[in-house]
Amino acid sequence: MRRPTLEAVAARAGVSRATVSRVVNGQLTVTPQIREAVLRAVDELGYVPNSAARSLVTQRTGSIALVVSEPPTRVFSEDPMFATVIRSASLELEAADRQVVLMLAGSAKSHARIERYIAGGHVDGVMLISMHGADPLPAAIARMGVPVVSYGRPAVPVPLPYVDNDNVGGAEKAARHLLDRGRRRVATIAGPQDMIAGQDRLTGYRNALRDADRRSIVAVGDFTRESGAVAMRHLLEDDPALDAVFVANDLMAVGALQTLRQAGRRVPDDVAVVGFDDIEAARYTEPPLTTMRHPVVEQAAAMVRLLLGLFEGGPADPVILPTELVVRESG
Amino acid sequence: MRRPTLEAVAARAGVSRATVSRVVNGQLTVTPQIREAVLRAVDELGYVPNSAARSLVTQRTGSIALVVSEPPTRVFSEDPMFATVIRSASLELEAADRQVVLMLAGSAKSHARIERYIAGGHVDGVMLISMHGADPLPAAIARMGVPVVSYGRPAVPVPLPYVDNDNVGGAEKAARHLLDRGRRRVATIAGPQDMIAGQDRLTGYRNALRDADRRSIVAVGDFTRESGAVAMRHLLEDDPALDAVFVANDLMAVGALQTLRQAGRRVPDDVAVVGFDDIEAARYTEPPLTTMRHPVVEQAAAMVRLLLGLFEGGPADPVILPTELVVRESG
DNA sequence: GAGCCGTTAGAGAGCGCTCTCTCCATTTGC
DNA sequence: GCAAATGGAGAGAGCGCTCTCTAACGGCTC
Repeated sequence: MRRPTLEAVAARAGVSRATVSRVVNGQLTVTPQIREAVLRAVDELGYVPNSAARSLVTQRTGSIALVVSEPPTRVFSEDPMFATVIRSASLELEAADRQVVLMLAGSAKSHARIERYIAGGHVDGVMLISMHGADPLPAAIARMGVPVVSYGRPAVPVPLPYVDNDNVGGAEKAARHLLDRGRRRVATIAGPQDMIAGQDRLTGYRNALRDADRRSIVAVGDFTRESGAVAMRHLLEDDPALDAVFVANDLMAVGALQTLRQAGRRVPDDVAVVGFDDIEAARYTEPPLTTMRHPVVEQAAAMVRLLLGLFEGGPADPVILPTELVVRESG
Repeated sequence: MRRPTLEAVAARAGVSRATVSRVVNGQLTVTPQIREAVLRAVDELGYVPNSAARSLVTQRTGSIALVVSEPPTRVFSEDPMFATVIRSASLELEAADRQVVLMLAGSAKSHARIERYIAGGHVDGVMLISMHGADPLPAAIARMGVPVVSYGRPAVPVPLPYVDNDNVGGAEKAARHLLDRGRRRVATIAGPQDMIAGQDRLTGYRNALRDADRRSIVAVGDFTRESGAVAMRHLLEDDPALDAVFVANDLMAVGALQTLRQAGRRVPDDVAVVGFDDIEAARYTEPPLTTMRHPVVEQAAAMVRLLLGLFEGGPADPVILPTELVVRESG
C-alpha cells in the first residue's frame, strides 16, 4: 500500500537506483534499451518521485509563493485586479514548470505562518502583491535569503526588485485629459496614502494641475467602491461647482458615479469622471467609464520573468510599464 | 550563509540533536534549564526546521491542496461563490494550523501538474471544488491514496466524501414560492447539466411544477451572466406570456434581469425572478433579487472538518446543509 | 546500602532521493 | 596491438530531520 520508491523501481528494472534517477530526471547518458526497461517499471509500479526527498538533496522545491497582503474579501470579490494578476502570474509560472502556491496574508496571524512557511524552505522564491506602507513582510522575507520580487513599487525603501506601471505619468495624463477637454475644476479621489499606487497617482494629478495653474481638490479613499462613494460626497460638499474628477482606481470611480447619480449630476455633462485600471466593470458602468489602462497581464508576466531571472543571477532592476488612456463616455 | 540545521543548534546549546528536536517539537520531557538553552540557541541562529527533511521522515507535510476545477477567470472575477468558499476554507484550515495550497485546474495541462503535485506527496489531503461531470481528477486523486473531499456532490458516482447544500429542496422551495405568489407560467433558467448543482436545481424546479400540475418551461445556461441573458431571451421567445422565472444561480439571474429590462418587462410586476446562491450582488440589482441562500461559509468549514476528520479515521459520510429563501423585491 | 524504577538525554538508524566518484567495457589513436 | 580516451552504470555518501532504543542518573523502598 506504501508508495513505490526508486529502490523498488530499480529492483524491478534490474538496474541500480542511480540509473533510475537518471532516467526519471531525463539525463541522456542511459542506453535506450535500459531506459525503456526503467520507464516500463516506473509505469507498472506507478512510481512518482517523493518531492520531500528530492528537495532535501537538491535544495530546490519547484514552487513559488504568491503572497497577497490583503484581506481575502478584497482579493477575491472586491478588486478584480488581483484576479488578473494571480491568473497571469500563474500561467507564466506554469509555462516555466513551476508550481504556484497562493497565500493570503490578510491578518497578523497569517503573516507569521507565511514567514514560517517561506523560512521552512517550502518555496524557491516569493512574489509579493500589494503591500501597504508598514508591511514588515518584504524585509522579513528578504532577510531569509529567499529571492523576492514585488508587484508594485514597495512603499518603504526596501531594496526589492519590482515591476510597476507608470502611476505618476498615468495619473498626470488622466488629469491633463480632463483639463484639455476644457474642465476647469478638476478634483481627485485619491487612493490610500500608505500605498505607493495611492501616493503616486495623487502626485501625478497634482503635477498636472500645477502645470495648468489650477487648484487641487482632494478627497482620499481606500480603493474600495464604498470609499469612492463617500469621497465623492465630500468633494461635492467641498466644491459644489466641480466639473470633473479623476478617481485613482475604477472601483472607487464606480462608487463615485453612484454618488453623482444620487446627487442629480449628469455624467459627463455636469461632471466628467476618469478612473484608473480599466477593470472589466468599467465597460458596464452608466455611462461607460473613461479610464487609464495599464498592462496588468504583462506586468504580472514581467514579475515572473524577473524572479526567474534572479535565480540565474540575472539583474534586479525595476521594470516600469507604460499606461494608456481609454476614452469612453464618462469623461 | 547556509541556513542553520538542528546540528548547529545542538552544538551551540551543548546538547544532542535529539534534544533540540524534542524542544522544537514541544515535547515536555526536557528539563526547563536545557529547554531554555536550546531555545536561546534557536533564537540566536534564527533556526527554522527544514520542512523537506521533516516531512521526509514524518510522511506528513502540514499542507492541504484546495483544487478548483474551473478556469481562473471564472474563479476570480466572475463567480463570487468561489471567493467565499476559498476564504472560508482557508480560515478554517489556518485555525487547524494547516497550510492551504490553492491550485487552479482550468486546463488539461494544469490537470497533469496537479496530479503530479499531489502524487509527489506535497500535501496531506485534497479538497476539490466544482467538478464537472467528466472530471477525471477525483478518481485519479482517490487512486493515489490521498484523502479527498469534495465541495458539492460529485457528478459521477465516485465514492468521495462530500459536503453539499440541498439543491433539489432549495430549487423546489424557490419554484413553489413563485407558484404560491400566484404566478402561473413559471419558467426556469437551468445551470449546466454536466454539473450536479445544475442538474439538481432543475430537478427541484421540475418537482415543484409537477406537484402544482404546471408545465415546465426550461432554458439552459452555464452559470455565467451572459448565458443567463441569452437564456432569458430564448424563454421570452418560447413563451412570451411567462410571468415568473426561477434562475439556477444569481449570476445568470443578473443577466436575465438585464434581458427583461431590455425587453421592456417590469420586474416583478410582469415577470417575477428568483435566483439561487444569494451572492453580494443580489442586493444591488435593480430590483434587488429574491434568492435562495445557502450557507457557503458553513459548507466550506464543514468540508475542512470532514477532511481533517478523515485523517483521524473519522466517518466519510456526506454532509448536506439546508437552504433558505431570502425574499427581496424581484419576486 | 543494595536493588528497583522513573525520568531525561544521547546514539544511531533511516526516510527517499541526488550526485560525485569509481569502475568497467568499449572505442579510438598511434 | 597496446595505452589512452570515452561513455555508461553502480556504489555510497549524505541532505536534515524524527524516533526508537539504550544509557545514565537520581530518588525511592526495604
